[in-house]
Amino acid sequence: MSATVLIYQGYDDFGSTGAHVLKPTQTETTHESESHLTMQVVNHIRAMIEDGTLKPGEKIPPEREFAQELKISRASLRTGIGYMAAMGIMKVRHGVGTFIAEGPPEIGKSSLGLLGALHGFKSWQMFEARLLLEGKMAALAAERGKEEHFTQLAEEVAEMYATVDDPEEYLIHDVRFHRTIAKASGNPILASLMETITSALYDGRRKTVSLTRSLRDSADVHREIYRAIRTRNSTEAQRLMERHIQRAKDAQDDEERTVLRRRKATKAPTNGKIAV
Amino acid sequence: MSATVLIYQGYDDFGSTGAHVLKPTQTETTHESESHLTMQVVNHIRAMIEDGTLKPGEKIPPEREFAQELKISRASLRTGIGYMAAMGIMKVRHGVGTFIAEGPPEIGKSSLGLLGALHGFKSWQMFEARLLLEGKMAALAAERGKEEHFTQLAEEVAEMYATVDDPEEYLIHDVRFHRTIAKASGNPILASLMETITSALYDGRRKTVSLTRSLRDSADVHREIYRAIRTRNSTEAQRLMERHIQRAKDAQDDEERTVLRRRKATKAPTNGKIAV
DNA sequence: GCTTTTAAAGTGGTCAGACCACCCAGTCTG
DNA sequence: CAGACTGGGTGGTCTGACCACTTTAAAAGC
Repeated sequence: MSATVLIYQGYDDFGSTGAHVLKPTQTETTHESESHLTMQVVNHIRAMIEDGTLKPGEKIPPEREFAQELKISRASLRTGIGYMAAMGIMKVRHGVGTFIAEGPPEIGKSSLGLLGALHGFKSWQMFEARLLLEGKMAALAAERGKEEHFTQLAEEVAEMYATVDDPEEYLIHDVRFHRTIAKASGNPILASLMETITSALYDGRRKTVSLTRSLRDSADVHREIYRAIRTRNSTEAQRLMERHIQRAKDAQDDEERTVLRRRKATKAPTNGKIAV
Repeated sequence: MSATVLIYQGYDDFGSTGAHVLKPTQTETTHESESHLTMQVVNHIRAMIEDGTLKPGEKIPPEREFAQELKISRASLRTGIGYMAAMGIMKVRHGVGTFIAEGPPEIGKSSLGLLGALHGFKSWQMFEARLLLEGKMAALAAERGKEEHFTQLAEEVAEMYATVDDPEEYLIHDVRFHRTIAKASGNPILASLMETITSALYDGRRKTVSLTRSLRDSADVHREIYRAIRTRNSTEAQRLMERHIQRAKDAQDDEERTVLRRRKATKAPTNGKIAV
């Protein structure tokens, strides 16, 4: 918060007399609940990642082997793995293996959705957060973006124009466009936060895809954003991005109102699905 | 992203012949890996939260009972609980019980720390994110803050002045001050994101507490921020907050440089601890 | 009677080993 | 050669026992 330093009474040294062997109770982290063995697993894997033994996308040993190697039961190992999987650090694929996650890091996966249920997150709050994050990232991308990023952005814009008649396909490039900006911003943390929010936003079956009609307009907007970034006009990039998201929000609000109205009128629950 | 609507081919209907009741496999979420039963537990608890059966801070039934109730093994139940604990939704206390988390929601606990190890997050990136988030929240607090928030902010500032000689105690009020602003911003999502970042920042044993000398200055800064918010001067609040965090960053950078220099000079590893 | 000690009950943590479910690849069949 | 089949590897779940931590209440000591 302010100036500096001080320990945080870690779990590090115990007495520091020097010769106190490698007691069983070492490898701690943030601790906070979560039992001993779970953390042992987490830290072990963390260490393997940090020293390069394990890289994103790679597979960890089979549970039975790994458990034996760590001298713990398979059950405990699984607890630890589950912990990391919950945080999105690892991906478990039944019948295949367990892997270190790769791709855009997402903080806590559905975490936000659950937390939302607890603390009553509103849709507008998510948009407010997105507006802030993506706006800033657009500006940063304009300042720090590299040629390669510009190239990819241009490509995605082109693809968007090419798929204005295929909403499903269009969406893919839309998402990629935003992710590329995130990458170009040079701050993976902001990118992670964005990823977390957007995934929560589209959580639960309903995905925002676009009335076919407006896809061309949408592509135009993205093109403008691209140009601002390309010409390193950060304030303009931010302004356009913020406007873009604001409109997306308005569009969703409209949609929701429409659905509500229709539902109220026909009394057909629509089963939670909305035809495209 | 753009305009609207479309299903997200949920796991919902199987055949959609129409009369397919409320099959057991409804309540889905983001899915993505994580086995069937785990999600069953998660969704069950989620449902209990949403319909008010369970509120923050409350205790869930003992594992043995709860497992029987859900008709699954205790092991599976524990997997689900572990999952939610990893996301910070639940707190497990050995020998006591399992509870729904309360207090400032934090997205993925040490999640960021782990992700950082994977994607190489840098300290400056965290500060950049904080700068953005806290700056915006300060502005929002100025616009939306309520009398009660102002009162508490004033209180914390007073406490800060009162504890300029006790860094440990001071820090508590410092943190509370920032949390109060987050609350006053009226956007719990931004607050969560901030909580996540700051906790990752202070993660690993090292906690930023302040050279005793500068605590008074720090308190002054907080007082100014408080005044800006109190007078609903949002741009000023944001400016001050950003400057405040920028300085905190500079201070930490200095500190790190000092430590490095000292370490190189004396070759004393300092054990990872830094005296206050 | 009051404090201290001890015991027991309640709850999560770990373990072991068996068996189920899924994915994939290599093999057999037509 | 395409398709069905089968086996091995891997994660998913179950059972039931036992360990460790907390809290509370009874028992012992003063």
